[in-house]
Amino acid sequence: MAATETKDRLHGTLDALVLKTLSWGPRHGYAIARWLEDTTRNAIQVEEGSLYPALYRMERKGWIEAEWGMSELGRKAKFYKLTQRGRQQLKAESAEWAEFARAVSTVLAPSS
Amino acid sequence: MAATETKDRLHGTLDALVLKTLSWGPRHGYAIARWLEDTTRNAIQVEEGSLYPALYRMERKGWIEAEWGMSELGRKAKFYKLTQRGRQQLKAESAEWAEFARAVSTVLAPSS
DNA sequence: AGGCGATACCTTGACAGTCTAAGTATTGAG
DNA sequence: CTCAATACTTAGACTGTCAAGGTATCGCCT
Repeated sequence: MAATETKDRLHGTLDALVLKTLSWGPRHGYAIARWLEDTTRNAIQVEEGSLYPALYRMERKGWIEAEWGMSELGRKAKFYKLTQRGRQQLKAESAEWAEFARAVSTVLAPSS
Repeated sequence: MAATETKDRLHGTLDALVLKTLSWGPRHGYAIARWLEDTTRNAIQVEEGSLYPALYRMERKGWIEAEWGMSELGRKAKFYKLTQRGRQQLKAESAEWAEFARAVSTVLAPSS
C-alpha cells in the first residue's frame, strides 16, 4: 500500500533517478530501490520489473557498470557504478527534467 | 526544431495539462496544442498523434465533452469543455503531480 | 525441524501512452 | 495556382512501466 499512486508517471524519469542515486557511490539494485523509496517517503515506488530492465538498458548504453560483490548483509549482489558518460547523461537529464517540471508547474499552477 | 527535447516525459502528464487548459474555457484541439506550446515557450511540445487520442480517451471517461463549432478563423472545429468529473480529475492529477515533482526534485536536487 | 519474511536477482507478458507519419479538407496569402 | 497554416483523423511502431511469477539464501521464531 503505497502512500500515493505514482502510476506511470515515472516514465522517462526513472533513469535520471537511478543515475542520481548512483552518483553517491556504487549500489546494488535492491538498495537503489530502497533508497529511492526511503528518501521520497514512498512517493516514488520502484518496481523490480522496471528497475532491473532499466539497469540493463543503462549498462548497455555505457552509463553504468556492473560488478558482482557482497551486500552489507553478506549476500551476493550486483553493484552498479556510474561511468563518465553516465555522469554526463545525469547532468543532461537533470537539466531537461528541471525545464520540463518548470513548464508543467507553470501550466498547472494554482488557478487565478 | 523544438527549444529542448521533451521526449516521452509527457507520459502521464498530458491529461492534466489538457484538462488545465480547458479549465479556462472551451477550446478546440488545435488551440489546446498551440496554447500549451505558447505558454511554455515550446518546453512542452504536443504532437497531434498524442493529443487527439488523449482527447477521445478523456471524452470516453467523461472528463470532457465535445461539440462542433466554428473556430476564430471561421473553420469547423471540435470544441471541448470540462465536465464536473473532469474538474475533479484535474484537481486529483494536479495534486499527484505536485507530490511526484517534489519527490523527484528532492532526489535530483543539486548535489551536496 | 519447519516455516516465514526479508534480502537479492531475473524474466515474461500485458498494456498504455507517446511518437512518426500519413491522410483529408478548407482558407487566405502570394 | 500553389503553398502554408489551420484543423481533424488514424495507423502502426515503439518504449518503458507494471503485475506477477520464479530462483536462492539467510536469520529468526516457534
